[in-house]
Amino acid sequence: MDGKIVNLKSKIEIYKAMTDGANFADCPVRDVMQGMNGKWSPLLVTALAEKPYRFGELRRLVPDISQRMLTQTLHELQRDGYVHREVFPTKPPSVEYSLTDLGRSMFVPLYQLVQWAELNHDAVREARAAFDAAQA
Amino acid sequence: MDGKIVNLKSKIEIYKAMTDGANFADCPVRDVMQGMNGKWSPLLVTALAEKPYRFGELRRLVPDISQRMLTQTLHELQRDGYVHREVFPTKPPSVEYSLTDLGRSMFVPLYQLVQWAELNHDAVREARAAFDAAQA
DNA sequence: CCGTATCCGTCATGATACTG
DNA sequence: CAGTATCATGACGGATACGG
Repeated sequence: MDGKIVNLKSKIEIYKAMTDGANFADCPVRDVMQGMNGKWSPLLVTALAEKPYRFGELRRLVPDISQRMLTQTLHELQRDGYVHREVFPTKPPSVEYSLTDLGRSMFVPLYQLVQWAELNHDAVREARAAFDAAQA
Repeated sequence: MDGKIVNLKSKIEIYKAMTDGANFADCPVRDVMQGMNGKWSPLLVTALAEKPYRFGELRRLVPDISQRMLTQTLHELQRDGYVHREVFPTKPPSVEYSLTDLGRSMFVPLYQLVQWAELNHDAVREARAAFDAAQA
């Protein structure tokens, strides 16, 4: 299915990484994962990976996001250090959003996952159809 | 920050992949992405990437998941074709969950993302602290 | 143009109790 | 052991209106 093999040791290591922390509940890895997990975050990061965009441009680029969620998601991405926000004192003011180095770094594995989804969404949809058919 | 470079053309291509579909709202790529995006899905897939587990074993392995969410998340992962569920007719019955080929394939890029989170969660937490400090 | 504030409905999640 | 059913709640997300 895929040529790459992840050896057993790595798998155990990475599972442990998702369960470390003061207590199980606040594992830093899962905490950080949540920040790139929202409904709009992956899409906006992917858009900004191409080039910087202004607020209104993003709004037009992603027509089915509400202004509220665009503001909020960009704010969260900025807080996590993935996105840089720069205000230009024009009249009326314009605001440009761009990926930081950290954001570009995070986009590398995110990109891999999106690419997997693009290549395999047919298989997933078929699996869903088969599963739903078996229920009936 | 990271040696790997994703060229511009690929970025544009992959953004388009996230916006294709009959209409913008039901893009198959984002649809599939949602299925691996939940609060518990990445953790369970990572656990099962190590080896198959029974229901009760997963429950003990992930102490802060409720029985309801464990059932539901495994059900969704099974429906999407990532997880295989096998019932053994013992008394009382035992049920084993394991990754399918599709699930193992999906774990490859997921693993990359988790690994990134492990390596960079300090940077993210520092970014959050700096952002929150700047607010005050 | 770029937000913020408010209201409100829906969905995700958890606690608890019960079953084959 | 491996679930299902039911209920409660808080987070998420959209629509609308207003402000700098």
